[in-house]
Amino acid sequence: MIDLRRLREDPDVVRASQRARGADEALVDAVLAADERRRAVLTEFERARADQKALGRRVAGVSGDERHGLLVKARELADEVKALQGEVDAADDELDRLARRIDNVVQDATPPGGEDDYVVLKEVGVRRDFAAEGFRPLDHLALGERLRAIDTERGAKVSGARFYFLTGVGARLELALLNCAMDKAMGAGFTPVITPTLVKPEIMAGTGFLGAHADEVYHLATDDLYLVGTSEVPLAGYHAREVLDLSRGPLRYAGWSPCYRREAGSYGKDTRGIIRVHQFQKAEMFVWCRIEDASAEHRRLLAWEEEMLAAVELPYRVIDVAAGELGSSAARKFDCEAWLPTQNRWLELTSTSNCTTYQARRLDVRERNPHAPEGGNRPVATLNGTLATTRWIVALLENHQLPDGSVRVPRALRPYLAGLDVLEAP
RNA sequence: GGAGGCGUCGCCUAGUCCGGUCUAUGGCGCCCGCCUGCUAAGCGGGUUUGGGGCUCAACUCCAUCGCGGGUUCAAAUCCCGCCGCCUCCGCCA
Repeated sequence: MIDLRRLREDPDVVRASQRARGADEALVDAVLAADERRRAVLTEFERARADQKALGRRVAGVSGDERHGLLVKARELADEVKALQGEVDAADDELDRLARRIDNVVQDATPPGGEDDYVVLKEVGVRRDFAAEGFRPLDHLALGERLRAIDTERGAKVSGARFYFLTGVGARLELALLNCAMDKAMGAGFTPVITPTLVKPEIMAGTGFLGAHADEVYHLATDDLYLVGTSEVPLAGYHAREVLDLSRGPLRYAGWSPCYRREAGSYGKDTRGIIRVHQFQKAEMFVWCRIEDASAEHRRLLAWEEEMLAAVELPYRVIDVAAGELGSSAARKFDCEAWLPTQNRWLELTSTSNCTTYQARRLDVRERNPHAPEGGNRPVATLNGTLATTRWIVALLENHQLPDGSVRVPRALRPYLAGLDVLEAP
């Protein structure tokens, strides 16, 4: 849902944003026209309704012939009101339908363009030179199978392609990673949350996941519930239709949940191993804050992600994602990508988005406007960022492998593995 | 799964049977003011939310009694559907 007031005041900014995203610019004018029409119809309706109420009060006070005459008039007025009501409803629906199609307005600094137009902000850590070390690195699945940690064959047998079992040290490693992430978040003041993973349509729509990427989402038709692709969804819905108190700073939550993705349209991509799967686990940061704090908070989320990557000793880079690749909710997005030695490429491990007021507006989450003490509420901003996921196991195994196929455990994870410092085949 | 009860403007509450000065009562809390060495008490006023008009103030208009339909000139009130909460019974973790 676009900010209509902002759109009325400054349609050019929205047009520019649509252009940067490669989205439909004409939609802006369609929304403005629908807005104007709704306003006109609403004024008409309100006038007729006021007349009707006044007449109703007169009817109540009289009897006999006078009452009879008034009733005839009242009946006519009622028909008019009913007709206008219908027009108002239609105009509302039209405006809503159009306004929801406009994506969030991108921040000025966002690079324009598509998938390849990202800007690399920095690169951190040292990529290992396996040639110099004198051995050929195995990929994560080969390592995982050797360690009896990852079983994609049985995953396919039980559930199909892109499913897997994590067993033994694989299961332990995932738990260690997520527990470590949750502890880090709690240390930073986040409230840990375990969320529902089935949500109502209105919540899914409110977070913007039923737009362009609707076919990425699992839907349970019998119950009309959606399986979430990230705990961002239930966490965003958590405060739906509430007025928040942000006077003592942002509300910060760390969600832990399974995530479900259909991966439609990615046939043949990342088919080996557990890089791209239908189900995985994720620890996710989610923040509610004031509009003017959102950009600074976005940088903080990025910093916490980087801390986590540093803790597990992975070489990574940070990219500023281009406008055309932003989700419909995001005004700005930074991804952290870890180095994947066997594929000689970068792999996305975290993603943090500043959604400004886009989600809050759709979910009706507000705060008392601190700049208008006389009253009035205003929408808040939402942000999210990844702390750890199952996919991190891919980067951990590959980057920390030893010549004999065992894997060194980064120091920060050892307390979560009962002190284990090397993962070895059983 | 079965039976019953409940849902009113922050919280509590009157109103619903029997439709119309309900343009929603009262209390608590909160805000402003008065009074007062200070505090408390007392007194007066304000206090749902969203949207519109206006000289952006006062004021005023529309919607809003869990949500959505219906009946009616008129719905918090009558009818239907849904949602949520509570109690009891049954079944099962």
